[in-house]
Amino acid sequence: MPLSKLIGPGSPEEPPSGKRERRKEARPGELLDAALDLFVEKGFAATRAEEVAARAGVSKGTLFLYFPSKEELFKAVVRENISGRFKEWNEEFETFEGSAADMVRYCMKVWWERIGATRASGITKLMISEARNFPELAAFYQQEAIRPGTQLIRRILQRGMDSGEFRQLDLDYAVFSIVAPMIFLIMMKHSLGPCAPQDYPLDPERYVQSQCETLLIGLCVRPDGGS
Amino acid sequence: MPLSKLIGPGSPEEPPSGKRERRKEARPGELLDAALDLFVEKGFAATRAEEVAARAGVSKGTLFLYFPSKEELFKAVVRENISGRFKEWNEEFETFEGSAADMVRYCMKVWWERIGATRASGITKLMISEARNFPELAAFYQQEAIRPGTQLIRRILQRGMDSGEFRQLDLDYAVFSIVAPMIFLIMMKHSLGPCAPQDYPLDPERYVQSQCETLLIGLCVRPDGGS
Amino acid sequence: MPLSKLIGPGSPEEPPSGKRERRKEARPGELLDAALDLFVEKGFAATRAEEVAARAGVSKGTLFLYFPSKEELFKAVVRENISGRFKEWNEEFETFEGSAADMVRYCMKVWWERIGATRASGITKLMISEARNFPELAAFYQQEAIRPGTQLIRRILQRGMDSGEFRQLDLDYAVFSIVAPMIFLIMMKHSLGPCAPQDYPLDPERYVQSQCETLLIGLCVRPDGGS
Amino acid sequence: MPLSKLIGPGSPEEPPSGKRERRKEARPGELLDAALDLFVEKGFAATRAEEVAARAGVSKGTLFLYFPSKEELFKAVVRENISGRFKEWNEEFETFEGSAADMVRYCMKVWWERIGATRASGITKLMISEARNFPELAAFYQQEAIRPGTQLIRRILQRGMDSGEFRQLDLDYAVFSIVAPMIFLIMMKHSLGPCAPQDYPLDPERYVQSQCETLLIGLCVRPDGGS
DNA sequence: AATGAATGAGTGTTCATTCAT
DNA sequence: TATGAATGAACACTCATTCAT
Repeated sequence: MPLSKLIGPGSPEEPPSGKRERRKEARPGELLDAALDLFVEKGFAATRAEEVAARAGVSKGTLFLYFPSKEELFKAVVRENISGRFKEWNEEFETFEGSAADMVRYCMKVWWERIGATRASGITKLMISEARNFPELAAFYQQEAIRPGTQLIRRILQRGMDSGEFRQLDLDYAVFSIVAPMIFLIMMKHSLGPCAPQDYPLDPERYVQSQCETLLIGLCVRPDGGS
Repeated sequence: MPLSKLIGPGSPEEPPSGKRERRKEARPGELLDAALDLFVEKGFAATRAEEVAARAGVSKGTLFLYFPSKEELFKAVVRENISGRFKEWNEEFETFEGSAADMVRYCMKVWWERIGATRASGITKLMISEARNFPELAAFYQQEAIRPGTQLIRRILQRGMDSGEFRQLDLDYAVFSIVAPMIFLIMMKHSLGPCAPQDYPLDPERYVQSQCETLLIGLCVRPDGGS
Repeated sequence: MPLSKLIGPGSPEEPPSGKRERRKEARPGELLDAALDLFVEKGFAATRAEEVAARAGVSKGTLFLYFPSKEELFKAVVRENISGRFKEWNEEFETFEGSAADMVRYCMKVWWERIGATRASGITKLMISEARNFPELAAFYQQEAIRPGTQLIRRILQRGMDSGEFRQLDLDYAVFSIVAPMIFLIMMKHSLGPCAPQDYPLDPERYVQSQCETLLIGLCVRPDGGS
Repeated sequence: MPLSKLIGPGSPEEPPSGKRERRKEARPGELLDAALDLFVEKGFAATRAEEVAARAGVSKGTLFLYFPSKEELFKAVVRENISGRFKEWNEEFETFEGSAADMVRYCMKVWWERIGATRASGITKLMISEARNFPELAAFYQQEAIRPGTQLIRRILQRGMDSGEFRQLDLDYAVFSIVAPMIFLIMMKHSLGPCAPQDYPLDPERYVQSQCETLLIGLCVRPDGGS
C-alpha cells in the first residue's frame, strides 16, 4: 500500500454553542491551519495573504485583524505547532517499561504517528526550508523543538549504553542516526514526494520499521546475539 | 587512489583578448554562481533579480540579457549544477576493488566531498525547498539526479548481498539508509546549521564516518566478523 | 421627431448610500472614460497606466483591481463604446418618412451628432490608429461597428436606386462616398485638428452639410430637376 | 508626357564603386526605409529601435550613429518622405491642358499613383495617428504637405469655377470633397484593411474612379450636360 | 565606421497593509 | 467584528542609449 493521507483535515472537536461565537473563537485557529498548509506547500514568500484568508473562509482584512503582519502570522504558525509536548513525552519515556531498543522503536513509531503523519510535520519542512529567512524563528525552533527532542533521544541512547544494550556511542553523532531518517521522511513527504509520486510509493510505516531495525542492529552490542 | 579531482571551478582555457570579451564569456557562469548562492540562502521568491545581478557585478538589465526571466534563471541554475556525473561514478564503482562495505564507505565519503562540501549541495537544498513551486523541475531533478543516484546505491547494496557481505535487504527501503543521513547533513548545512551554529558544531567527516559505521554494522551479516 | 436622446452620459439611477460604495460602482466607468481620452490622445503604447488611474482620481493599483491588464483595459474601452445601436438605427430608418436624399442627409447629420461630436468618435480614431497592434480587436470592431454601418448605408442607397432617386451605383464603392467624409472629419478632429487649429477652423455642421449636398448632386439622377 | 514616375521604391541612383562604400552611403536611407515601415505598422511608441536596425541589416549601435535618438529618427522619416514636390506638381498643373474636371480626375489618379500606392502613403497614416504625440512635427507636416496640397486643389477648383465648369463652391469646404476620399483610402490601406482583408477587397483604381465621378457630377454645373 | 555588451530609468503588475463603512 | 475597496511600495522586465572594443 502506498503512503497516503493518514491525516484528517483538522479536528473540529467540541464546537461551542452559538454558530457565530464558535466561528469567532475559531478564527485564529482556522487561519493558522490554512496558513500552515499554504506555507508548507509554497513557502513563505510565495504564499499570498489573501489566499490564506480565503482558505480560512474569511476576508483579507480579517486576517490582519488577528495577525499584525504576514510575518507574525508565520511566526504564530510555527509557535502554535511546536507546542511543547516534550514534558509529556519525557514522562512517557521515564516510565517506559521495556528495553532501550524498544524505546527506540517506540520513539520512531510515535514520531511518525504524532508528527510525521500529521500536519505538524509541515512545520519541520517549513523551518528547514525557511530557516535562513527567519533566523530568530529558527533559533526559537531549535530551542523549543530540536533541543528537547535531541535531549530525549540522547537519554534513550544513554540508557541503552548504561544497560549494556548499546555499544559505546558518541552521542553527539549517534542521535542523528535516529533523527536523520525521520527528518528525511518528513521532507520527502512535503517536497519531492508529491512531485514524483511514482518514485515514492513508500509505505511510511515500513520505512520507519526498516530504518529502525537496521539502525538497532547497528547500535546494539550484539544485534541478534543477546537474549 | 584511482579517482581524482573531477570537479573544479571551471576551466579558464583561453580567456579572450579584450576585457569586455572575457567578461562576456564569463557572465552566464558568474550569474549562475551568484544566483545559486542567493536562491539557496533565501529561496526563489525572496531572491531579487537585481541582487543576483549585483552580486555578479553587473546591472539588472544584464541579467536579462542572458536569462529571459527569473524563472529561467532558476531552471538554468538547477540544470547547470546537476550535470550527470553518474556515468563516470558508475564506472568508478564498476572497477572498484574492495568489499561492499568499503564501497558504502567510499560512496558516502565521496558524496560529501564532491557534493555535500561543495556549492553543488545547494541544489539539493534548493530542490527540496522549492520542489512544490517547480514541479517540472523537480521531476527533472528526480530523473537526472535522484534516480541515477538511487540506482548506483542499489547496485552497491545488491553487490553486498550477492557477495554475502550484507544480509538480505528490501532494496526499496534500504537505499534510504544511505541516502537519508547524507540528505540530512546537506539540509542542515544550508538551513538550520547556519542559524544555530552552537548546536551544529558537527564535523561533517566524523558525522559521515559515524553514520557509515553504524549503518554498516546494521547491514552486514556479521558486523564485526568478516572483512 | 421620433428620435430623441439615445445617447447620454450614463444613467445615474440610484446612487448607493455610502461614499465608498458610490465611488466603487462608478470606478470602472470613470477609468474607461479616462482611458478613452488618453488612448485617443497618445495612443495605446504611449499611455501610462498610472496616468489613466490618476485622471480617474485613483491610484495605480486600483486600476488593476478592475482591469487585469492594460491591454484588457484597452479592449474594454473599445467594447464599451461600440455598443450596437445599429438595431435601433435600422428601425429608425425603416420607419423613416421622406426621400432617400433626406435619408442621406439625416444619416450624416445624425452620425456627426451621435458619434462624431461625442467622445464615441475617439474610438474610431483609436481603432484606425491601433488596428495593426490589435488585430483581433480590429476584427471585432469591423464586425460590430463597421459592417452594420455599411449595411445601413447600403440599404439607404439601394432604396434611393429602387425609387429612382439615385442613379445606378456600384454599392461596393458608393457607400464610401458617405463613409469617407465622415471618417475624415472624425480623424481630423482627433489628430491634425488639435495640432493646427488655424488650419481647421471648420464648422463641422457646415462641413457635413457641404459634403452632403455635393454628394447628393452626384448621386441623384436629376439633382434638382431641370434648369 | 512631361510627367512620369518621379517616385519609386527608393532611388539608388549612381551606386558608388566599392561595395562597402555604397552601403555606407546608403545606410541612412535603408534605416529610414525600415523605420517608415515599422512606424506605420506599429506606431512610434511600439516600434523598437533594435527592430528598425535589424530590418535595415545593421546593429542597434549603428542606428544611433546616424540618428541621435528614436525621436529624431521619426522626424527624419517624416521629413524625408514629404519632400516638397509641390513646386513640380504646381507647374504640372499650370501647364495642364484640359478641363477642370480632367484636372480633378488627374489629380486624384496621380495622388493614388504617387502617394497612395507607394510607401509614401505611410507618412499620411503615420502623421494622422501620431500627430498628438508630435505637435511640432504635425505643424511641419501641415505646412509642408497639407497646405501646399490644399492650395493646389483650391486652385483647381477655382479654375473650374472661373471657367464655368463648376458651380459656385465654398472652397474652404469643397477641397475636402477631394481630400477626404483619398485620405480615407490611404488610412484603410494601412489600418483596418490589413486586419479585415475580406471586408476590403477594394480595387483602389476603381475606388478612386468611382469617387471621382460621383464627385464631379456633384461639382459641375450640369452634371449630365457637357462632355 | 560598426558592433553589441552593458546600462538604468521607466513601466506594468503584484500584494501586504490600511481604513472607511 | 468583519469587510473589501483602495493604496503604494516593491519588483520583474523592457528598451533607448552609451561606449569600449
